[in-house]
Amino acid sequence: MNTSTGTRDPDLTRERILEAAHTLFVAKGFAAVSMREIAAHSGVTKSLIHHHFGNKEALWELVKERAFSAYAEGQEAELRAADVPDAELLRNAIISYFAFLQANPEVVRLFAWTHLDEDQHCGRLDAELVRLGAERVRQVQARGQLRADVNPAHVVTMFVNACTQWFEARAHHSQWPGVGNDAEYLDDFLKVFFEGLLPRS
Amino acid sequence: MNTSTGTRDPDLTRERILEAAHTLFVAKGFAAVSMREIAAHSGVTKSLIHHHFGNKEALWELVKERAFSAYAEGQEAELRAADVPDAELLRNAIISYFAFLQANPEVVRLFAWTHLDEDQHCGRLDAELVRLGAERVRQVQARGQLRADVNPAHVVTMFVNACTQWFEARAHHSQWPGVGNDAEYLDDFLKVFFEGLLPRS
DNA sequence: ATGCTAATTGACCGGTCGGCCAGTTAATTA
DNA sequence: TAATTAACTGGCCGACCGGTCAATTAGCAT
Repeated sequence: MNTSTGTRDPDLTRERILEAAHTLFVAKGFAAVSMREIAAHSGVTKSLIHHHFGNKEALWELVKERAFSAYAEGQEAELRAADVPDAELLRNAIISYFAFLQANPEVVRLFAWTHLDEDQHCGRLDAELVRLGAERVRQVQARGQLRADVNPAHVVTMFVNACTQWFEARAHHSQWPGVGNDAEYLDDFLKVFFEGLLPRS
Repeated sequence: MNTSTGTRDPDLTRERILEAAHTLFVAKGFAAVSMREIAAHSGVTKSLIHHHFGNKEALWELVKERAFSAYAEGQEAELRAADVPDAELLRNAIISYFAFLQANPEVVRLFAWTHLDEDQHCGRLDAELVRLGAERVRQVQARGQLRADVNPAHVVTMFVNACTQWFEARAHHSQWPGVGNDAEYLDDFLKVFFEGLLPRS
């Protein structure tokens, strides 16, 4: 059953199970997915999943951990790549983050599931990410290119929230009158975020 | 079993079932709650729930619909109460909305569940709410008290997103380094939202 | 070739699921 | 008061749940 050659490949098997579990868990949530479903979706026996991963809960934790660390690694790499931060770099970072969520809707859903789980573990993974981002913001503030009377961690939290919720709540506000598409929303957000809602005299 | 007097009161029974279902669904999600659980929690037989509401899915839909329309009605009343909008009123509306979510965490969780359900129906309920809010913003823009080059519907969406995600993702960013409490976050958000992140020369 | 280990299978377990149904009991109506 | 209706109960159904286990099978070292 394993490969076309009929040979065994436990690593590939584990990978296939994890992939199927990831897809199903992200789509329907932990409680709504059965081990039989994951087994069928990955072309493997249910017993084999237990053999490799123990139980359903452990599999879900592993799926979350892998997805989160992949996300965190990717973002951290991008964050460290750009040096000498200024306001324009922050703008680009936001655009890049928005584009990432747009291209990876399963990450957005995973966020939502772990929020509802009140998962403590996954939150710790992006703490380092936020620390890094806030440090960059602080540098730009020190140069006088951003106002210094706002908490740098809040600056990061704000734009992360604005981007995340935009995609999480898409089912709702896609029906709201007057709300534009992704690009238009991002555009308006950047305007307001950097320049404010009040007119500049 | 019904009341202490032993008399029957189908309306009260329905109410008790709905209340128990609401509590459990909001806390654990549709799939993780069993009809037996709801029955036990509301002091009623499982069969009686089926008698009054048909099946589990219909009960969940009813719970969502009731909660959403209660939310929408309350918000709409508050929105219509205040007249002659200006920038200060928008600020107060945001503060009020933030306080509402802070005081009603079950509403926040309900939002999250319906987003993951990709529920189309509940999204329509707050469409009217957004239309109303955007109309107010447009009026303030027309008076020159808010910059006119941003979509009014986006203004509403932005602060709703900022507030909602703050509470939805609390489990995560409560562990983020440097992030303050509710009041501090709201304060910084209002600063940036109205005045922008760039220094005013 | 011969063990040894691990991957893999299918059958099976006790338990729970949502839903149904025949019956009983309490209010309402004629 | 008799008949009707609706609220309410307990028991049952087939399906499915997560998990276990003994038995096979394949790769690998000796």
